[in-house]
Amino acid sequence: MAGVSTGTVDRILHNRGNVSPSAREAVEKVLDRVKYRPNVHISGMSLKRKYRILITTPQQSHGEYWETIHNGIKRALNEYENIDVECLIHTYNQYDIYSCRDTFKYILSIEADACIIGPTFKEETIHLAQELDKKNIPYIYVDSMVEGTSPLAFFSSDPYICGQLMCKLISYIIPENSGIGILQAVRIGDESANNTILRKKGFLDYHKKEKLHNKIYRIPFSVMEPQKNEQLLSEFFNLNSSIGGVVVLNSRGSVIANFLSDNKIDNIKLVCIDVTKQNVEALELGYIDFLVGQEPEHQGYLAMKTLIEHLIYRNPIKVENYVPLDILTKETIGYYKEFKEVEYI
Amino acid sequence: MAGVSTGTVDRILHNRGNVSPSAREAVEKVLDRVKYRPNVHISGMSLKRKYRILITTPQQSHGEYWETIHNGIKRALNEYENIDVECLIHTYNQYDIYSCRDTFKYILSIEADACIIGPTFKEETIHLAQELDKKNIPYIYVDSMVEGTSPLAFFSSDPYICGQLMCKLISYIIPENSGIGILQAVRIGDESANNTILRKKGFLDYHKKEKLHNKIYRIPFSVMEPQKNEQLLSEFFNLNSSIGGVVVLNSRGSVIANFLSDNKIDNIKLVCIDVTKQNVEALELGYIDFLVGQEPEHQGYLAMKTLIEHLIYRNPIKVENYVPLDILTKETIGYYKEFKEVEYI
DNA sequence: CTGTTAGCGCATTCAC
DNA sequence: GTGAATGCGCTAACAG
Repeated sequence: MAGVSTGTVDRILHNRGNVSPSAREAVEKVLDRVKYRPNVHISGMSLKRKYRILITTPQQSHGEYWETIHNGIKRALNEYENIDVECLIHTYNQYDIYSCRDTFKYILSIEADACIIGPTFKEETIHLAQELDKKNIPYIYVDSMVEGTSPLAFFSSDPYICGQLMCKLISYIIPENSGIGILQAVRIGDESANNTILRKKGFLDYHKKEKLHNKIYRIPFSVMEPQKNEQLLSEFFNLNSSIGGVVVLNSRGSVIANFLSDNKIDNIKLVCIDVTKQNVEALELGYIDFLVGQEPEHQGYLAMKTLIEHLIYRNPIKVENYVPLDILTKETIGYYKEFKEVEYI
Repeated sequence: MAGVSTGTVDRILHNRGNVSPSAREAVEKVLDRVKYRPNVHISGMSLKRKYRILITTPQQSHGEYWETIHNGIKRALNEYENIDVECLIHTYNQYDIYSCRDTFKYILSIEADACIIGPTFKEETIHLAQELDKKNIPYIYVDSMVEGTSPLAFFSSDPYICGQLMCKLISYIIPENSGIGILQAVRIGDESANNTILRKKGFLDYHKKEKLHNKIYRIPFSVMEPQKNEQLLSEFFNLNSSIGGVVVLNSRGSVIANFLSDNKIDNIKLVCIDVTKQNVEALELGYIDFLVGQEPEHQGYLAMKTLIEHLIYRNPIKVENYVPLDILTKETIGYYKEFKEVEYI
């Protein structure tokens, strides 16, 4: 249409240079006249280039948060089956800072076109990011943003709003004057779990802004020594009988749910986060009243999809990407689950 | 790999016959050994066949429910840009049964490969379905199922569960002994609005099952003569001062929200359905407390996607497809909206 | 700086 | 019944 050959058009489309201004102009005019949009799938078919993408996140265990993120990544890979991308997955133990350091060190020894990071330990992640910057390897975060680094993009829900929401939900369902217990386990030697901190801030700010009367109690809890929790929780609930509801700011809500059910406590409402297998069970059985979801599948899917399209077409990327927060109840969880399973396989 | 030519393989893949049993066997063996999966996009590229799909729904107005369904349909079409499908869209006035009859009659005069139906009037839809059956044109419903017909599939949320959910939500946020107003406008001469009826049933069943104490009032409302509503609502709320919350079972929740705000009534909670532009505004301003969403975009997308894949590969379809019910609040609606817009364009 | 050509996975056409 | 040839939109390698 512009009177030039396919080769020239291709050079223009991919900014490969060696094109005369006149040819370029003619082609570009036609291009936007016909609103040309390249077809990723067919383009991928004839693409010789291979991409190598590093993925590093906490270890995935069955039915848990990180597994779901990886499922989303796989779905995107599946959708772009024509593009030749090699994925190197290296996970670390999110409760062991040494494991994280080792994994990140190894990551840095590999040549790659891009990296998807699921952050946990803040300092380690910043260091990883800086080294990747030096090597000119772009990176994308899933689950949370790490301040002080410059990712291509991040995909997460908004933890501050999440905290506000959880406060709103618990305050809706408990008596006006009862106390609220909040559980926010922090890892040892872990400056991060940043999301949890921001959720707590959102929670407290909402509580203040709305002038709620509920007294707030911090629930003692140990991630490192789970066998102590039964004891800790018993003491806590015995001591504070005015507690009407509990908000769990990390994904371990089912631990509290199980404690309540084991001890036949049924006058305490529960608002939790993350659609893990165990939380879903507790929700279905009525021990959890509201479960907030962060769409981890979607996060993983979008991260990989965005990355692939960026690598191929170098199109600009929006840096901040907040996925919606889902509010789930006993009634709606069934369709939510079924749906994700059907669609995402 | 099976020692035959591409032509033969193609005949086997598409069941075109003219294949010797020996060749078929050899090929099929290889096929499942390598787990062969056809690539829809590339297949579409070389496909000469054109598909014609009829779409008939209530008229779409800006920011409303049906527009969103159509957006989802467009997104699927967009994703399958390689497949040559011609869409004929014929909408009808959902408040005018004659308009519906005319449109359906016209639909039946067209030859097509399939039809997507957004039902409103029950008898008319049943008649349409029967005629399509005679012509061997498969059809899919979006928004709701029409009993007594045999669609290829339907995509909707579960209206009964939706009603239960709305009852749960309103009862959470109002005082235990206050009354609940429910609004369920029924069209004149309209046996359907089936979803609304089922929602009401869900609502009442939940109310009974949970032994809730709130007295239930039916709010008078007219779809046909909206100018009367101001008056009707005034009388209603003056007469029934114990009302603590209102549930709107159709998408017109913003009408009540506007009434409450205009009349400076701020002690009545509101639970509504459908993420329309006006409902979103009312939610953001705090007049609506919970908004339930039916993922209409997703319904439309899945309907078209499923249909395309079925037409091309004749793969079996699941008939019942319930999309999740979304619970939205002032806090979460922002990301929900933004997200849908970003992703679906 | 430019045009030609082969080939990606697939469906179709036609001659054997 | 079968295989060879052509073309879909696109990229890459190469010859000018």
